[in-house]
Amino acid sequence: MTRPAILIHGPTASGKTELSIQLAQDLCGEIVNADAMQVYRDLRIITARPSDEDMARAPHHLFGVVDGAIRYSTGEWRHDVAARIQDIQRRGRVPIVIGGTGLYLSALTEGLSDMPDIPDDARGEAWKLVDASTDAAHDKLAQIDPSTAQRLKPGDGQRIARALEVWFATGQPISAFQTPKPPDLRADEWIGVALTPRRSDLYQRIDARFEAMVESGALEEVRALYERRLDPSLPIMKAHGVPGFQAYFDGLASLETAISRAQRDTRRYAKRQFTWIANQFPHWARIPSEDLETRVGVVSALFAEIDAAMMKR
RNA sequence: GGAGGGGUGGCCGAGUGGUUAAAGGCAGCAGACUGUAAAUCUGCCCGCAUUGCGUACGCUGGUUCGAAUCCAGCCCCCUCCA
Repeated sequence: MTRPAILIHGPTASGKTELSIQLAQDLCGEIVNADAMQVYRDLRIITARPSDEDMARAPHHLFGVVDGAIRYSTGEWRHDVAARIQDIQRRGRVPIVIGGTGLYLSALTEGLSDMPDIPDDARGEAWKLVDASTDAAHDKLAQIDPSTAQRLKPGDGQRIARALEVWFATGQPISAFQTPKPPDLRADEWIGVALTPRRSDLYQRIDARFEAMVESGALEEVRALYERRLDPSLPIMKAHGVPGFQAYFDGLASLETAISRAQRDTRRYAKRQFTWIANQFPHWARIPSEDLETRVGVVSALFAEIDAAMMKR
């Protein structure tokens, strides 16, 4: 008997972890991570990954399972998460996919095109062009893939590099690969819920939380990562707090500066998450309340409805 | 009391006669988003309105075709010497 999946999105520091555990306990669920940074082993504190005590309260998947030296990606996550969901459902339990990475959740619900693997030299070649001049790289892209070039802003180095690396790796434009792909989740077998707390409250919580992270060892955690001397272009090196602390370790910034930078980055990130929810997940249920009981109640009710519908089939 | 320095848009901070509603940053708002996504990028950000108008650089006057920028007086702040 397959149970529906619960997908939960919410800005950072909105209380997703606690909610997921409560739901898992109430609904015989298992929690699956949909956060691009919480997959990395190296950073626990600074990514607000569930603690050992949290993880002991319910089964958790895809948290802290990837080494920081790995360039994990949306595609890999999509692949991994599909396998986890299947496995959880096969055991008759409820997958609770929760995290703040909107793109991950979208990949799951809307599908993600199959893309070729990109060898390092193709990536390097693409970035060499972009680093030299994003405008020139954009012009180059316009020649090989006009439709993609038109879609992309000339300043958007990252996406231009992405399109170019596919070209260098395969000799084909990225648009040739970006064909619709059926999602891993059937449209009628999941519910989507978004946490939408008041922004001003959230911002305050973000600032306070980062201070608390520093007090519980964020500095030491990031220093250990810093000492690995990993490639700075690796995703993990972009986690909020890492760039600032590195500057601090290098003597280029004060600790105060590093902290406010991390808080600022996190606030701006939360803002983008709100935008994602508002425009990419227009049909997801919204829960403005910050009360745990209320949240659990709303999700449980939505879940019960679709669970019953699936039961009938 | 004496000698200097300074008062710029929510904040910080450029700007020293016109091309300045005034660089840049911060804060804020809005948006985009198919493998770096806690990333990357775009727009708005004095008010009102359709390329326009109004009001703006401590205050009050003055010089000038024209001033945030020059002059005078006044108010306030900072540093140093008494």
